[in-house]
Amino acid sequence: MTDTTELSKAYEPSEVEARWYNVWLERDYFRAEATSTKPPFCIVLPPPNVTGSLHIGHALTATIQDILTRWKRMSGFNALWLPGTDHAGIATQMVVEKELKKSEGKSRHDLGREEFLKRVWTWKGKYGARIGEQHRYLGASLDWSRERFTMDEQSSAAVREVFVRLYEEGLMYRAQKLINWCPSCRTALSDLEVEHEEKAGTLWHIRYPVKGSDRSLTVATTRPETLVGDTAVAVHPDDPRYQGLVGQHVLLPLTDREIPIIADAELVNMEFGTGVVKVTPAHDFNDYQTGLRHKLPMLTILDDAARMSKDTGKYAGMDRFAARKAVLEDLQLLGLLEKEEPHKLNVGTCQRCATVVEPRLSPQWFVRIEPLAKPAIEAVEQGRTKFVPEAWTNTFFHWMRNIHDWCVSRQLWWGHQIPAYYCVACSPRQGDDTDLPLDAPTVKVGGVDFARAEPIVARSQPTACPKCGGAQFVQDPDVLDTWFSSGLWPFSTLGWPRETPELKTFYPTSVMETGHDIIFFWVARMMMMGLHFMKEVPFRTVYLHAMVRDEKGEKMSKTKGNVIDPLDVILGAKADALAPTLRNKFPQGMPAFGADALRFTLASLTQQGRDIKLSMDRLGGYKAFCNKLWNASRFALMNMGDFQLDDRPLSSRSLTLADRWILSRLQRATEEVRASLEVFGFAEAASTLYQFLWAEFCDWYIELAKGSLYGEDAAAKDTTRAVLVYCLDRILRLMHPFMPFITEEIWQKLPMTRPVASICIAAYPEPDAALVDPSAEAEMAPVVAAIEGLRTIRGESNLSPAAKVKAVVQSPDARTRELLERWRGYLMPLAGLSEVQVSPPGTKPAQAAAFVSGNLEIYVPLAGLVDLDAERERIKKEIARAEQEVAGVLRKLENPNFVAKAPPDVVEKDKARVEELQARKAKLQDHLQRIAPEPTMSETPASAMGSTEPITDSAQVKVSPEAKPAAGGVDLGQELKGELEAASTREPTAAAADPQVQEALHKLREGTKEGLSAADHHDLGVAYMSMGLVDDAMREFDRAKESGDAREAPAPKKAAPAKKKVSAEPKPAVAEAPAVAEPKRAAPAKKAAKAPAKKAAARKAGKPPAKKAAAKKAAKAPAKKVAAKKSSAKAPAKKSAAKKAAKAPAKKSAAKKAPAKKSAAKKAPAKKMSKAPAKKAVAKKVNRGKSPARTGKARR
RNA sequence: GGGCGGAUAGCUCAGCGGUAGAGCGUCGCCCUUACAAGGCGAGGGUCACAGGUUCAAUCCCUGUUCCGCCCA
Repeated sequence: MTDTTELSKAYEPSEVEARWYNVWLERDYFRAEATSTKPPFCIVLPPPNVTGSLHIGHALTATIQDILTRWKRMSGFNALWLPGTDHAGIATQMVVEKELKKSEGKSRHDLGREEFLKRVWTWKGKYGARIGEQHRYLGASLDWSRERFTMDEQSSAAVREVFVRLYEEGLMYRAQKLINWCPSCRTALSDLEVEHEEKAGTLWHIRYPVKGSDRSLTVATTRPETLVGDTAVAVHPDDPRYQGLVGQHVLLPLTDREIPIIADAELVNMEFGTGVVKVTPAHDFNDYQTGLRHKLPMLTILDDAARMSKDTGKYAGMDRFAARKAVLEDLQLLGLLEKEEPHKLNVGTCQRCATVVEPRLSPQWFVRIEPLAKPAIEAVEQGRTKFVPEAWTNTFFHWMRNIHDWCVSRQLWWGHQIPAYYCVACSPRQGDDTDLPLDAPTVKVGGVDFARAEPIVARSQPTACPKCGGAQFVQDPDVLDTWFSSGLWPFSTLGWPRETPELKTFYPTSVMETGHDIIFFWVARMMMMGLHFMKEVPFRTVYLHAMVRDEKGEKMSKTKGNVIDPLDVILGAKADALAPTLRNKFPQGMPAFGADALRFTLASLTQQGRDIKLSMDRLGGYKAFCNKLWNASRFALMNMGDFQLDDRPLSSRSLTLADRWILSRLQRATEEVRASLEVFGFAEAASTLYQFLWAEFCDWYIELAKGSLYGEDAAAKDTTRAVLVYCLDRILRLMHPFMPFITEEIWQKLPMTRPVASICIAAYPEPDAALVDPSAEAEMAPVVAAIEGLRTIRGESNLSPAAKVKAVVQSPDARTRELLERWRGYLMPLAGLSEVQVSPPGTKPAQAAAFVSGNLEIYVPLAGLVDLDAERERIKKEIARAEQEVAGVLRKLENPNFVAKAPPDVVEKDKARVEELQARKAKLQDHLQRIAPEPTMSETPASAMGSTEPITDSAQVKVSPEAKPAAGGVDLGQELKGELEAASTREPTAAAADPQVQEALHKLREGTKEGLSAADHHDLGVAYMSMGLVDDAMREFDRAKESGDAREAPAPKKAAPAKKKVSAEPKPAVAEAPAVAEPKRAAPAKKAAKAPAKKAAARKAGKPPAKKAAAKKAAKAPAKKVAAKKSSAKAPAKKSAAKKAAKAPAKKSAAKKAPAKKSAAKKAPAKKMSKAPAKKAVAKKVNRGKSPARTGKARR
């Protein structure tokens, strides 16, 4: 296809995304085969509420599942992602009822069951397609030919079959038990559908007179209105207060009943309240159990709407809360209300409508759960199903091991009606004396008393009553819990109970992917049902994703106004259509980010074990990423000419270094992405892709490719084109599962032959070992390092990119020089050079900016271009950083334990690091001196900062190294002093001048202190002290003494302030810093000298110097910039400030300041590059990190 | 009351024994003919607190404090 039509300049997601989905559908790419030679891969979509609309959580679900499905499909699997929707019993019924009320002012009872259900089906027909459409916007590659609904005929058949079989097996039973009841929804709820929350309530103390005695028992209760339903009061059998009362009776206030006093150790907590508990078995779960234990009568005093029943006398018909008030008033009048006190209590509320749930005694259907739970537990124990993240395994176990029988009947109309039938002829009838209200849904049907009638459970309505032969039946009016049918989803959707090829091919499914909030509701139940009916787990892996919250971590909800609608994100939205918090963020309306950006964002934020805070900023960043991909492709296509990629292997072309390098990097990226996907590492995979495309492919390869593309060499041009197309093809395929639309759009335009018509079914890239090219990656390193060095110089000198400069690059390494020479064609355009001279170290340009790293020295003559003062400042900073780091590393090396116990390679690395840093520092100092301003000052300005002589020509130095720094600058280097080498080369100070000290330091640098004499230790102590390293110094003095050197420890050199001063004036050094009596006081941090710090230091250091921690801390604070900044910024009196100042651990600050980049540099360039996670900036950093040459680069 | 997460740069998040990272935001220089949704450079961190283990702790252990969730 030479149809390389130009791409528009900016990526327009809406335009591109609108086009592809239908094409894919038409070509049936998402259709899975019932049987196939390919390995199966199957995910069933957690069915969303059929009349709902997708929220951002669904978008996450869809994104993850689509990534998995597309990836597997591209990897040669027979991939089935099966869509469906859920009838969502209560939710849907409520929505339709509400609508009915609104539009016609009618209740469902006005319509009757049949008519109402018709309305619900109409509603479903009207809105049921919405979910599907929304999934299409997201690009979800669902097999729509297999779409299912939990109430379609097949699913209903499965539900009936399961119900009947469970009944036949004795696992389904009907019983009158205390269940959770929502008085508003007027239905039973399962334990899971009740949400518990702590509320402020009241504990009332009520006196119950003891019969035949003056005595009374005071019960403490939070629910006085249920008093009229009490059938006992209970005390603890061991409670001395109530000995002898058990077996007697109390007179139940407000009634004429007498109820027994019972002893129950389980119910009663002696410590709580008065130790006397009223027992209302029909209205409290604990009391219910107590009632069973003691065979107490169970009086129901509330109806299905939680109104007081007919038997409650004057309270009859009152709402439970009104009744509470009335009862309390009456008790008050009788003088039986002793007191009330505030009390926190847990209240159960209806998950759906938030009404306070009422325990209610009623006939319901239950699933005997234990026999089902056991195999599910075992399956997970045996690893037949695995949870990802693994942490959910225990949650699963805990719940499964404490599970109760599942109440599955609901007093609703919308749902699977229970396949139980009652003979009209012989079933007991509802009497007139029922206490149930007339409009109770369970009562009205046929007049049969379902509470007492005997059910006939059957797959279809029976023809004759086995008892009386009657032929008229009514079906149980109740419907099943919605989760009952969802529990069958993994096999009911595949055709069960029929034995279908689908079932054979795809069961067990591969992955169950869903939010962790429904692990019990759904996952656990699918496990139980699947194992029971299919004899095998329903899925091999359960991947549970986190909840999506808003940017602030708040749950999204309409009332909070922070809901983010995925379609708004994809398509954009006018401001007035947005939720309030979003409107604030996008006053002009939300731009269309596109599905690809949304998907990539969600994938990138998906982290195990943490909620997702959806950041609009990151969303914007990933939209930019789409644009980047678009424009990189656009660039390539614009430069293709008539080129068409053929089948020749790339290696048959003469590849340039850049070609070999990017091809190698691509293989590694490919490998990493694949590895991440294998372990559900979506964020990691996304990061690798982001990184590779932006930081490596765009920032380096495309830039390097311009040389040949814009050149005259036709063959070279075509080679570059081939590599560009090859890379893009693979990048696009790697990315396709994440960003299906944009990848398809671009892929179609690549000038190459496509083995298949769509990227959807193209092969997922595999790494090509032949293209992995470590030597190319190594060769690129110095080139990259040099370019970056030059860019640093340019950037810090504020040189316009237009200004071409001349550069001198020196390296002692012949190979490096050769590479730079050979690839100067890369160097010059990318670094903006007019000329470059590569040579071994030698004469340096005079007025130049410098960049120094491990084996590279780069100079850019700046005279006339910029103010050299700035360059000097910069170099000083670099030196200071090097010094800081060296101090830190040396401290480590100086510890014999470290040297002895740490792995040799670690020690070696540190030693090498010290050498390198010192060499670097020397070069920088050398350079600094070279660009010194005309010697207007009497002191040598050149060495101002670092205070050390340039190593290279230290012999000739005649000036005091303690010379003052550039005007006004804080002499960091000097302050630091935590640098032994500096001490050793410094102009004689009290300590450092001593040859013995020199010797000791020398040994130190060698990484060992073995053989140090007592005097050595002492000298070392002096040296440390002169540098402000008090704790180190004190330790050395201690050692000296231990070894017999009787000399007293000298006072520490005056701390910080002195230093600062030193730096401000050309003072001949450090030596005579006034002694301070207590070493610990001398917190070296310059700020520490200030009042607050002092205080802190004193506090900390108040202990003997031997105290390791204190001493160490104080000593460490090598007057870091940080310390200074921090403490000065804070109120002096502030404790924290003091603390900080006192601490300012050299370690930390050193680490911080030091070569952040270095670490990167150290690593193999390849590695670094491949790793760096996120974005474009990434690119920048990454590059940096990778270049080995960069190793020595100053930390910035 | 029990359990599980989390606490790292201004914000959203990686990392998790050996020199602290990204994106966005910030600052500086650039409209360099793929991309200003961009390029180059820079600044920014007591890795919640306190102990402990270790040669070495952001990382492992213990405790504390906050935040979130689940279960009872």
